[in-house]
Amino acid sequence: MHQDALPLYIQIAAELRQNIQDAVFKIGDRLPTETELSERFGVNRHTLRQAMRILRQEGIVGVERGRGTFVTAAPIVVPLGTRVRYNEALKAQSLQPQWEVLQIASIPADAKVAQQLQIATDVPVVLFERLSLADGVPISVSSSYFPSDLFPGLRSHCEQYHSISKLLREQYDCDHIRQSTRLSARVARPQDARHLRMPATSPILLSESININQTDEVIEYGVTRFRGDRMELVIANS
Amino acid sequence: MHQDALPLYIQIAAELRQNIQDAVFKIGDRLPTETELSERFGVNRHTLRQAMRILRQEGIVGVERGRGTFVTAAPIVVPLGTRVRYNEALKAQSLQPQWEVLQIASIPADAKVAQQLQIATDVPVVLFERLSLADGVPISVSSSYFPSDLFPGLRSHCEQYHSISKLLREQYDCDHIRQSTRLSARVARPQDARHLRMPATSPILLSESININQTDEVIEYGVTRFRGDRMELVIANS
DNA sequence: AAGGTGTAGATGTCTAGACAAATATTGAAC
DNA sequence: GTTCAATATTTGTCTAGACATCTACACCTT
Repeated sequence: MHQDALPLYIQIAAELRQNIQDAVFKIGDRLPTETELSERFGVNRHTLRQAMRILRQEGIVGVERGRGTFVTAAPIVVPLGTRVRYNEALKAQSLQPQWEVLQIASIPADAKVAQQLQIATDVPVVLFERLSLADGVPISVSSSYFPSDLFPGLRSHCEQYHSISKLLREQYDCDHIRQSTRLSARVARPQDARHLRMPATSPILLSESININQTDEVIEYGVTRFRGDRMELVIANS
Repeated sequence: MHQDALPLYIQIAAELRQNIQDAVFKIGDRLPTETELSERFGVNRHTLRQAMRILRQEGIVGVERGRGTFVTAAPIVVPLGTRVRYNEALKAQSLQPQWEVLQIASIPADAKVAQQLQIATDVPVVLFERLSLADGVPISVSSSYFPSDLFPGLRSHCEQYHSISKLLREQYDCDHIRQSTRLSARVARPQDARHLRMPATSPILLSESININQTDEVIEYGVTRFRGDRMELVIANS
């Protein structure tokens, strides 16, 4: 047996990946159909789909039912540090930031949220969930938890603003900075995949963050799920 | 049709995920076999495997051919900032850091490496590739590029040390800090999956970093692929 | 008690078919 | 030229079988 003979589906994925890296297929190009590719490689369509599954999980291609398989675009860069400003980062890359509100609710803090916000369990917090888009393309799903007593009337304000920073500054004279960020990678949950319009098992860059105000009070605990393939988070230390 | 009826394989994955979160299965437990589970859910074994594929990509379970499917362990936390010290982070969690050298070579810098190191293309650099382990478990594959002229004899030193920081300090009187880190998520490449002993399509936390010395010279360009499911990178700003 | 071997068990790969669901295309009617 | 319906195209889901490959275990021999 050859040294480390790989399964067919992995070899096919490697060849297609190389084709894309060599610009045989360019960003936006539609790849040949599954039927065409399985004939070209002389394999069963299921084996070819197994290979394509790898490439879509790598974020190299996007697959759309009924339409085809397309080579996907470069990642969006977001600097992380003490001041994380997504809207500014997007604008810096000529992208139009938008959000769609998914949910605004007043809920009692569960143990995890309470711990992160340094409040007692069951104290009311405002949960603000939203889908963030860049030029109409979904890039993240965020859940932010704010202590209700620090921000009276926050729920109604959330619907009128499109920037957390601006809202807090204008309505509560509150500036905030990032105290900490925890990052890991996961496979997307089904509901996130739906919101982010990505395959059910794509990689998610999971960020848990703590923001504090000028007097070092924890004012926001945030959980953001980025399309792991479309985003690049940068930590520039100075 | 029911609102958002999900495919069977996604429903099954959700149920198993919930079982694990509810500690029906605990870390280290072996799950029932594929055959048992497919019978329990009344589906084809391939459909069940599709569900299991999701869970393994989420890092919730690890699958081992011939042995079974096991519930996996908690992530390893590594702080990012100006001083990234993996060995210290592992020791802080009572884990024994080790590495296995994969490759040490003197190579001409390609365009990307040259750009990152701020040297001319084709200038010789030392490439040092290694697999990092914690208590014998692989956690990352790293490629570090060092300008050869700054570190004469680096290749032979690499084989004698098990800490980059210690090597640079003791052999070259060089202290270094992290200038920047870029993070994104990918699906593992086949060779990384092999080294990291993880499934071929697991999520990788990809880190590209620049380290500088006391006089702000770029001394290392590093590309590290972490097991995205086993790691949690934390940015604590101060 | 230790080592070797064969078998059983468990996952992995590949093939194949059928049908569903989403989108694209085409042609007819206005 | 536009609209709409029908059809074709393309990917998604589920089923099914066969065989490969790896590990665990039981049993036999020394």
